[in-house]
Amino acid sequence: MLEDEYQLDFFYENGFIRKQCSKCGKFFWTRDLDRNTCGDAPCDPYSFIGNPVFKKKFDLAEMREYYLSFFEERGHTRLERYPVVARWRDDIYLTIASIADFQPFVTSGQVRPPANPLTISQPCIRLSDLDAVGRSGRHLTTFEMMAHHAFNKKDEEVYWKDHTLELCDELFNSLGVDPLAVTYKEEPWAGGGNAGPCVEALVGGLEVATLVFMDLEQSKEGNIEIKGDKYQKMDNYIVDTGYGLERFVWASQGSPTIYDAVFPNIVNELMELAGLEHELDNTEYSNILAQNARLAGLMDVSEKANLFELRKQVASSIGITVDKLSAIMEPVENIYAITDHSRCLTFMLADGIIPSNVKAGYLARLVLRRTLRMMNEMEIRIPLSEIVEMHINNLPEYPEFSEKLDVIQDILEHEEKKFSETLDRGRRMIQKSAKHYKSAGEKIPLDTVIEMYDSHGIPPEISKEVASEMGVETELPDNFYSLVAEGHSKAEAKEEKVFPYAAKVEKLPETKRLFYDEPTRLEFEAVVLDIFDNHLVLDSTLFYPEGGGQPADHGTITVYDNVLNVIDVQVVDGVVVHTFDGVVDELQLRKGDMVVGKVNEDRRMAHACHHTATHIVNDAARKVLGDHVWQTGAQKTVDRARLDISHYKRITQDELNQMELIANQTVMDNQRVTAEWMDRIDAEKKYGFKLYQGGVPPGNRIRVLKVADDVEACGGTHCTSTGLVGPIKMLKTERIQDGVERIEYAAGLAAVRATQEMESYLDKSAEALRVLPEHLPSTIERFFGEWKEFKKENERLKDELAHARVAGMVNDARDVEGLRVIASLIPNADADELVKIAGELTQNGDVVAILASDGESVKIVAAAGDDALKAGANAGSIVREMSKVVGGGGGGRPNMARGGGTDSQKVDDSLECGVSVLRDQLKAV
RNA sequence: GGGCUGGUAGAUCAGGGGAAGAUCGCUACCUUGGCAUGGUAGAGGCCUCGGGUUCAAUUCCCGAUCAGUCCA
Repeated sequence: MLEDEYQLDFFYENGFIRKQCSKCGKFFWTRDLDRNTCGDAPCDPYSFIGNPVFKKKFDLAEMREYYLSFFEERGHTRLERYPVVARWRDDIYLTIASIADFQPFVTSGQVRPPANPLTISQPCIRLSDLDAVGRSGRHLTTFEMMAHHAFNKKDEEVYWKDHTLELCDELFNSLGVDPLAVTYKEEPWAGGGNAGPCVEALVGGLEVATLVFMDLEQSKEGNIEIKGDKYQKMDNYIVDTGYGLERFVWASQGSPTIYDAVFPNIVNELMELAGLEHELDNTEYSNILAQNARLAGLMDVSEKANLFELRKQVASSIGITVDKLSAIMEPVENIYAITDHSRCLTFMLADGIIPSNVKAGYLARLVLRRTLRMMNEMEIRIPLSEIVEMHINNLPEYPEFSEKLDVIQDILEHEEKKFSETLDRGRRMIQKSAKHYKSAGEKIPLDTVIEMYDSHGIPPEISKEVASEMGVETELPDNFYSLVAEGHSKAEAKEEKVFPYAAKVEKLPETKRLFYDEPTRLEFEAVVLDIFDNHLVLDSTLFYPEGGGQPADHGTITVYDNVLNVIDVQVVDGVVVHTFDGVVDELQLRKGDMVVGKVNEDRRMAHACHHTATHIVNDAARKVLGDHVWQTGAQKTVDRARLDISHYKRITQDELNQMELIANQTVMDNQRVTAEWMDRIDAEKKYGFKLYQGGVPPGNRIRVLKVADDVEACGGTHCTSTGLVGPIKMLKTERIQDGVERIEYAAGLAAVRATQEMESYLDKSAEALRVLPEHLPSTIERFFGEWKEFKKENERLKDELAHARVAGMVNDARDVEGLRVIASLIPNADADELVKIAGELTQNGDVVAILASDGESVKIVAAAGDDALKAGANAGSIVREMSKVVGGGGGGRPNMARGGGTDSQKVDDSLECGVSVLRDQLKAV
């Protein structure tokens, strides 16, 4: 980045000089002529601990309010915070910075900003430094990024670098910061496809603000290179600042850690619950924490080796042993982390994240389970929801939290139960495996521990703990988690479908879409703009291209007397491309031809019904299940539709019935369905992000569709009133992921057909049982009970029969080498009967039973009594040889074997073969 | 979106191509004045469902479904 970027009038006019840091070599601006270091860690250690840098102490609410009104007074519009789930983005799950609120459409210039300039305090969640939270004294998973933003255009500048620096400096002055203690470090910034010069504001060794001047965008043709990527100047350029609310509060208080500044009451309460003393008045104790935070500020403590290094340094600087220090620090660090994590969960759950095994929900579960583990370790035996409730009470600035308390409690309770079940299950598995390795005198191998974690969610520490309780060691290297990752096969790069005519389409104008203005018209005339193979582009069309979970329209396009079938319609960069079922030659269709298009009415109507029904069902789901319900996907076809929603439990049949009633009530209310093109920002203000249930459409203006109480941004075709949807029939629910339920239903004629189909199942079943459909449940129950009884009865009878037969058969035995051998055909017996008979026969130790039965296939059973076994008889090989004779196979144990074949003509041969095999066996001994 | 694991008695789980098992719980009886306990006997299984391979599938293969779990 060019040095010129930082040569600001502001610096020169306010007595700053540019210096190069003697430690890191970076350039910075300061008023202090004697300063040689940049002011950032690790070049400068924290100097504010025990020595606050502001003239007054602030808590979170006070600081936030001070900041926002400061900028409000200086011409900025105050904005309400955005959710911590970035629902308006499809590239990130969580809001990670204030500027994320305005990406991608405002920053790209496509959409005008909600206010300009503006100020906001945006709660953000970053889980990248999870391991450092609690240990470093400064890391948080959740923080508020206070910011002022100005969106400039080439000919329309609000303000740029000088004024930004001026505002920042003025803010510090108003807070009573010593002007000599402030440094502004030059630090080029890049991220998320944008880049620009940036200035970090440092006070007392702490980075409290980052002032980014975003004026570059990534581009292959760019002439500026940063970190290996090429960038070029943008027409619009943005002031993107970030002031860490929590860091301001910390700096104002000078407490040993950020946690003691931000939520001291909750830290104290948890300390008490864990039976710990947390006396920050005690100089020795608070010194340890302060020293730890100071030194931790200089390194990355998420790695185990670094943490150990930190412990060593802190211990030696204070003069105690590492062990003693660890014994003091570890519990405190856990309490800090629990406090932080539970605040993170408060934001996540209140903003509607449902814990799950995928996506943002997985992140919530990750944090949740970490917290539960640490609570368990600290023996804090209260429900997690109570800690979350403390946060909610502690954050009255967020009244929306207490409204959600009930649902949050329910979710947490549910999750806690699940986790403890997982752990119980895991303990049993490890105990079993430990037993196995104990008897073998081995350690539990790494593979097993990895599988425990990867497939069963058992943290390696717990595996180790449980195993050691049983006196078995565990193989557990430090790089455990990277070994887990290694085991995962490399993700195969999915091939993106590239539209082969993209280059040609690019040159064509956007197609006029007539179906929005005239939703009921199905015939139109249009002019051919281009044709490639079997694809056609017109100047305007009534054909709906696939999108928003609604499949493409089908139909015909007629030119002169030629009728062409449209089998697919897609939109590529605003250009609608119609696809025919075959290649079209020039004789049939040429550029400039006038054509008549006709949309298949049945298909379109079925789609429209299902699309409108989807909005109705979504609304019904929210009414029945709660406000946490969000659409996560939807798909419509001609005969049914499905809607995926976030919900933390399975939907019960009862709930589904209620939803069905509400949905049909909405239909019968027969309200008009309205669509209105609105300014994006106005729509967001009016309806909130609930608009984006079905995804985020691009552009400055969005189509806001109202179906009864449901309002969404939607580009699909719909019925003009809810009554036209017709009946809505719920078909089934499915849990496609943890925390995501899929509801399937049919609407209109499809619903009638689906109902008829269901009825036909009932009718056929009832007919088969010769009862009325309403008697089916009781009849089936009776039948099933009887069937079980008959089965048992049958079993008993076979036993008896076998017993009865045996008496006679023993008398018929022939003598083979001194053993009694019974070789006989028992007609119509199944394999089980033969086994029972053979079993009975061989109660006599000197008996060998060789039995066969014929039927559709030949069954063979041989068994040998104890004495016969000793004499060398082997039923297994007898059956094997016999089975070959009848064209099959068989086997078993020496005392009992079974087999069979297909050739029933040779049953007698087979029996003879069995006897002779036995004879050979006995002779061989 | 990708990967892994599992579904067997009321519960927890073994087993594994050739006669469905253990432990706890349940019922009855014995021991006791009664209970805990200890005996003895017994009930309780579409081995998740649908296909396929096989003489034979609870077991192997494919699919569905339910559940658990890791990662992006």
